[in-house]
Amino acid sequence: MGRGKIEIKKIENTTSRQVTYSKRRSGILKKARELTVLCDAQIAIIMFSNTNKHYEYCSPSTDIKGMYDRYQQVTQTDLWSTQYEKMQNTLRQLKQVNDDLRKQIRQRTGADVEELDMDKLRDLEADLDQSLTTVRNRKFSYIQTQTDTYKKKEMKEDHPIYGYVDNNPGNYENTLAMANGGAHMYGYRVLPSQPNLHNMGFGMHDLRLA
Amino acid sequence: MGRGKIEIKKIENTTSRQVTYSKRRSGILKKARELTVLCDAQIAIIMFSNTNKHYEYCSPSTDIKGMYDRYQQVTQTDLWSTQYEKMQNTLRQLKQVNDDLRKQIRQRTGADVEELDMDKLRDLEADLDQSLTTVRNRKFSYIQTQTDTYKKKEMKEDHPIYGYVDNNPGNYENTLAMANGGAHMYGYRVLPSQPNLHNMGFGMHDLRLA
DNA sequence: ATCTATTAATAAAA
DNA sequence: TTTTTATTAATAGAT
Repeated sequence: MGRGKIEIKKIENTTSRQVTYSKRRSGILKKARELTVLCDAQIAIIMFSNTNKHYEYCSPSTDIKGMYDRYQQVTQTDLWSTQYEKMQNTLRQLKQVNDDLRKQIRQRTGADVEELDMDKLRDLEADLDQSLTTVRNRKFSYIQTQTDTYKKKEMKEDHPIYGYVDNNPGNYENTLAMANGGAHMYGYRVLPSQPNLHNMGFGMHDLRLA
Repeated sequence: MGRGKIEIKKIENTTSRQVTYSKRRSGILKKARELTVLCDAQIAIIMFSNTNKHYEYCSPSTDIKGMYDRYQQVTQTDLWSTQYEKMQNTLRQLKQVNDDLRKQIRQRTGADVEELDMDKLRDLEADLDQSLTTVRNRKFSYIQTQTDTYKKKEMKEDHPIYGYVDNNPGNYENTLAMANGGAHMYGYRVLPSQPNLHNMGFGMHDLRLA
């Protein structure tokens, strides 16, 4: 709206930048005044020019501080309510994950297997079979090692791979990752040659012989 | 700028008020964004509709709180500096008044009279003459009264007209009034029949005879 | 600051 | 709320 259209980007010429600032500033303040009256609204505007001068507008019957206080108030309640919703969602998710995990455990012990269809049953069977094999192999290799010769002291400690536990109670990312993965857990295969953390769910049996 | 011109007064129809609010609100926010970019300014806007919903705009690289803090800072500085300037002006004024008064006293005692031109000297002479007359009259009437007959107790107290002193130490208005009047003090005449406060400057002599 | 050709905002209606 | 469109308002560039 002028003798020509202008791009909305910083006006490099200092003089015309200041002229434009002055014109448009009063334009905005006028619009604010009009909106205040037309729609019975309250508006506070704070402006700093790039030369650090400041201008302000505030509807009658209040002031900048009043508006800011009010803003803070509603903002805080907004923040709190979204925070609250987030917490509720997280809680709901975690409960769901928990339930899924419990059911998985029950099924691995042979309970609730009536709910599974043939594919699931087959998968479960293969899983359990594989697990059994892994355990047996471990038992066997342990016996071998023990029988071979006298052991060094350090071999009496848990093997790191089997002893690892995530002791960080605040590991939120992991928990959410589990939550997201919960529905697809049957898709995981436990590879015998790479025992991993998925085994944690099955009781942490002491694999060592007496 | 619409199908017709409108008066800037509250839109009574709720629906069209809300439509207008919505349109003009986005209009203002757009203008603010444009001004931010075009002139490298920083703008914060807080709006509350009459239905208590709030909207805000803030230039990038800051936030409402930042803008408010900055606003507070410059505002306080402004307040403080105007306050400081006011105090300095008052001080300057009071010092000037003080100097004027001291000079007046000196001149009334005959010192510094070299600085006065003929008009001033004539005025001063008339003043002093009148004062002398007043004092003599008072002395005379006092003797008369004393001689006439025995006095009542209360006649031994200072006469109110000559004894009045403004004991209000916080009388700022008066001080400033004196400041404003300082330059014109030679314009005052002390009327013999109405001795007044201007006489205060000449030493508060005890007018009573021994 | 003032003037206008031009663009932008928007009132009313849908 | 959003779109459309006739009109008014804002303003870019010049003075």
